[in-house]
Amino acid sequence: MARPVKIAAVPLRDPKRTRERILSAALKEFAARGFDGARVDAIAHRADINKRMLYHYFGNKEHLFREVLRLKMSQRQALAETLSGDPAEGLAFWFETACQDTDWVRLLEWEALQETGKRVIDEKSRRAATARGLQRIRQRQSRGQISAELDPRHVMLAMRSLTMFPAAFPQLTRLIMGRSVSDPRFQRERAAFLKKFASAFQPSATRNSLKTNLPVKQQE
Amino acid sequence: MARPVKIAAVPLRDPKRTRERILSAALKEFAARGFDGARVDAIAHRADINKRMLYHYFGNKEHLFREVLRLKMSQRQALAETLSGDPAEGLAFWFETACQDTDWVRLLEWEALQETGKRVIDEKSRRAATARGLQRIRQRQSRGQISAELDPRHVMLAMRSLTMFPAAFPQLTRLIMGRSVSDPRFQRERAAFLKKFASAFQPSATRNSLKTNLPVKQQE
DNA sequence: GCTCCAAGTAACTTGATGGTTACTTAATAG
DNA sequence: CTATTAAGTAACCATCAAGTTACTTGGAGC
Repeated sequence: MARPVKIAAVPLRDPKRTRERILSAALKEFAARGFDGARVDAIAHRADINKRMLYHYFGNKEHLFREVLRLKMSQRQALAETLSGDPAEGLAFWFETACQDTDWVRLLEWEALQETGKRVIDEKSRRAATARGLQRIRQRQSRGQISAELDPRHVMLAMRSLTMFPAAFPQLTRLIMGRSVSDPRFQRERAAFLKKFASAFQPSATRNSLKTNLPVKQQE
Repeated sequence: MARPVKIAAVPLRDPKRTRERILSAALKEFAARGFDGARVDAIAHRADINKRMLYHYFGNKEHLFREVLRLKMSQRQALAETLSGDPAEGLAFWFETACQDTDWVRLLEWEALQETGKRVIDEKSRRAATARGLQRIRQRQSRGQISAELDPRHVMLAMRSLTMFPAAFPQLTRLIMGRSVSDPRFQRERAAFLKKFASAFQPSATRNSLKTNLPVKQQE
């Protein structure tokens, strides 16, 4: 009672929270339906706010979309920075992350389809993040974890391809594997495959010696 | 003059041609904007026909979309059957094909984003085509071109990933490579990388011996 | 030639959707 | 306590796009 508490028990108005509600609802809606497919009314409904507030906070649909992208970007970049380690673990890890965070993969996919060849949202910071990623690959090359013969950019592109593709093309994955991408059995199997397959990035000298899990039982 | 030619110099009505015009226009529009983004008016305009005809031939937008998908499917399947050879060439070939036929990649991408987890369009024949593809991989395994240790399904998924990803995510490719996917220099470079990288699929015995192009100058 | 139907046209309807207007009300600073 | 302004609401509007209506016309078969 003595403290000058500013916040009422349950404040009727909470701009910060409202903003967040809108963003989170918009993320889901945009990830699910893309920019054109997303309905402003649906976002408002999901967020349980009046549609007018959406325009109050974000101006229009496009601005909201950019804000959603920007937010997700920064979250993912933060995640990316924390990770290190050898490609064998890294491949499996990023694959699992992609399977978990399908919203992210789908946003990138929508972005890809909107692509005009011009600058992309948040281009500057994404360039920087990519550069840091390439630098980490070079480090691993100098440590002998990744073959120095390979162009780091191509290595990165190959890794992204291998980790994101199943989440990005669930229907093709299902046709090929006979299992849904979300099926844990598929995810385990695939993670195991990627760990094996990661040896492709290793220098030829260390390649076979590191394959502790496979006793080269090639026959028949 | 003597011949009972049925076709006038330029027949004013040509149902077959009209149908084809609509389909080809629809392919472009759907590939460019997706189902929701595509405008029936735009398709009609591209095809230079009256919008009403589109409904005459295809019933509605969704049916038209299915027809477009079905057509492209069968064309691609025909192409897929013709190809054989070792993975080194195959990877590069399919990568180049994906870069050329971006409409195809984009259609698959739109399909992926619409995906409900249920049956996909033309599922039956696509299953069959996939099965044939897997069979070809097993053949190559028995010939020693692909490691017999690897699960054919995972091999196929990895190959699809590596070949389709750049065309599917041009913006990420540009961020990583610093070049547009359509840039011939990128395509050449990438094809070369994939040829090298294809050794990852080969049995460990033959792996290094086949790398004729790289004298293993690993240093610094 | 004439008949009939598929092929074709122009103009319209209907519903959805992004965005706005005009208003009310909670919270905060002075 | 009160003035001010940000937060919030309900109802509305303009536009656009899918799909229709109601009509005309070319041409193959008789």
